[in-house]
Amino acid sequence: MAATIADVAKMAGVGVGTVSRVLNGGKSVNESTKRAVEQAMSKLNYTPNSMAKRLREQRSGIIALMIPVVYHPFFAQFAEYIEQAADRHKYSVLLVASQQRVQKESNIIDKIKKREVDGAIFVTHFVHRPEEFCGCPLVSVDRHLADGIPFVTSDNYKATEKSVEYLISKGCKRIGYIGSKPQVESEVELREKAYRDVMRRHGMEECVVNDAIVHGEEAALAQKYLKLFGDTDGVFAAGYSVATAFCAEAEKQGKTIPGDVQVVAYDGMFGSWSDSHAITCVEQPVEQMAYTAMELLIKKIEGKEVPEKVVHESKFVVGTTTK
Amino acid sequence: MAATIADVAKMAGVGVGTVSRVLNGGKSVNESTKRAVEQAMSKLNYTPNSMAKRLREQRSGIIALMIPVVYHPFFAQFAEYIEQAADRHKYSVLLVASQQRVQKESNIIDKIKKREVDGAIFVTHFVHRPEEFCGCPLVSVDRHLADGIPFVTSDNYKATEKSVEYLISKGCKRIGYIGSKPQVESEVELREKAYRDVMRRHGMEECVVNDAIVHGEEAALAQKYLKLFGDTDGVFAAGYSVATAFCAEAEKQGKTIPGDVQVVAYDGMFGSWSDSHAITCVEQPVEQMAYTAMELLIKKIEGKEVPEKVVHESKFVVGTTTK
DNA sequence: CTGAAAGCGCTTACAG
DNA sequence: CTGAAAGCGCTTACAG
Repeated sequence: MAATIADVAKMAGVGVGTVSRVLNGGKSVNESTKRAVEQAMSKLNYTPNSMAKRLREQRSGIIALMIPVVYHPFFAQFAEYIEQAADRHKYSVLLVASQQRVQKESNIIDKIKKREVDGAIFVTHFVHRPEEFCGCPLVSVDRHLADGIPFVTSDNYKATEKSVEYLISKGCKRIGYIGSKPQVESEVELREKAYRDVMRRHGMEECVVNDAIVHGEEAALAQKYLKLFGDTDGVFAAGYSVATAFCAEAEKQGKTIPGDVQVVAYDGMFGSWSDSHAITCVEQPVEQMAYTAMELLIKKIEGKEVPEKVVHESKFVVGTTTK
Repeated sequence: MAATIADVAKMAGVGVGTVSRVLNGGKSVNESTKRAVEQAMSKLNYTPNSMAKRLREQRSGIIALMIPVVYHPFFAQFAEYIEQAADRHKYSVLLVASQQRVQKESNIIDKIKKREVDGAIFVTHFVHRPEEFCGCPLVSVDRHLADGIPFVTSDNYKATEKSVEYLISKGCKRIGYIGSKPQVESEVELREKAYRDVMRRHGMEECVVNDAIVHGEEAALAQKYLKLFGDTDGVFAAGYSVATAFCAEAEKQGKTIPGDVQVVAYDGMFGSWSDSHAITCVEQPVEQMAYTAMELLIKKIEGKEVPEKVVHESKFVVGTTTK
């Protein structure tokens, strides 16, 4: 079996405490003892056992990342940055994809209670009873989950406002909104609100299709929109999947973009992920959001005070779907 | 602090061993004792501590998944399925994205030695010294890493052969190969070999651009190909990124697809991820590969015998980039 | 600087 | 069926 700290101690002729001390920095250890211990360690090919260390220190050094799915540009990118941020802070990340099953989301809370992970970052679309989270170190994205659980988000309202104003400045006379409505209270709702406010301000009719759909129903949503508002010459699509579906569906029906209809999307096509023509879009500050989420979580884990909400500014990127 | 098994035992008026027994199935425990224990557990809001359990049982219940990047269709999809497979087998998955840094790949081996994880699935492009892996439970994808480390792959040779033959059957007279050459021995090399064999068999010239590039250099690679072999009327693109880049670059240069040049890709566009026109492609059996990888790994962890190599058949999907 | 001991929270033979 | 004890492999006061 693998060598333990006791084996090392015996071979070096010292106590286990001393071995532990050289393991953890080697401060207040005599140079020659240190050398002897190190020699024994390498001779025995010793590797300290994390499970023991963690049990003793009462921390796992792992955080959980819960996302609905991995196979989605936003979540994949978010996961990528979370992993990097965690790495920088000496944490590992446990990946959980809920596949839209509420049960799996609750499992994470269990993992925290069982001390399998020290905390979790929650990107979720489900309703949970606030009591369920009872004091667990948690951070959320785009959503206020419960009191005491901070969340990070992008400037949904302002970015949408800007997008719609942009369509107007590009000559659109009739502008619609297509989105997949979140099933829970979420910052994402501000997108619709911003759109409606701009319409009102300009005395333009509000053309909204914003249904609560699940992944996979985007094409049907786009069809519904086109049936109702096929005459719009500008469209704000409130998310990646919906934007993709809308463009495909519109072109299928013989419309040209941006000739017949100009499109601005929240989330765009995430750069090189796709080969699509570049959609004019609001690019979420995914990297910053991830880094902040990680920092907030660590503060929560360490019992420090954190703000309830952090908003990061997104970027407006002009592509080829507007004139 | 959180209640421990000792607290429960005291409250229920039994020994900790008994509590442990009801925790683990409740077999050979008297019904009434069991009830008493369960009552105490719920009254104390008791949750067993995984770290202690694991230290005692000498298993972490976690496997690591190492991929170059998350933000890539193949890897994201693979991660998704690995997570599902792990879940089914009662394992959690630790996500590590190497970002092409060899150091981070080695870190995983450390984590195994430190018993932070029970094993790992390695999707990697780097060379490692075989000794480094010394007996660790490992499974690899598309690559023979070292003796005793099984790997899963798709039928690279056959699928490529079929693709190139398909181009020929569709009237292509001059067919090229564009790919990003793996920097290590890998099954992926069979793609080039298959292409060359078919060319030879048909007495056609071999037009190959297959350089060892890193992510991000695909466009330059495509440009190089077009400069050298702009006259080809058929192209086999040996991977997702390269195919994407080639199509974009070809269209930029005024070529039509499939009019001027027909394209078949290894990996296609991964269904709904992108809004691209459907590329004719070899679809890797990602789900099966992931499931098999997980099963092989579990067997390795349990010390069972496993095959050195498992090949899964891929699917040929006709899209709009061929006639 | 260093050793012996206690303890992190479990599980598992071992007796009874 | 059940309790007391040993032990998983560490770290951390506590003495010296």
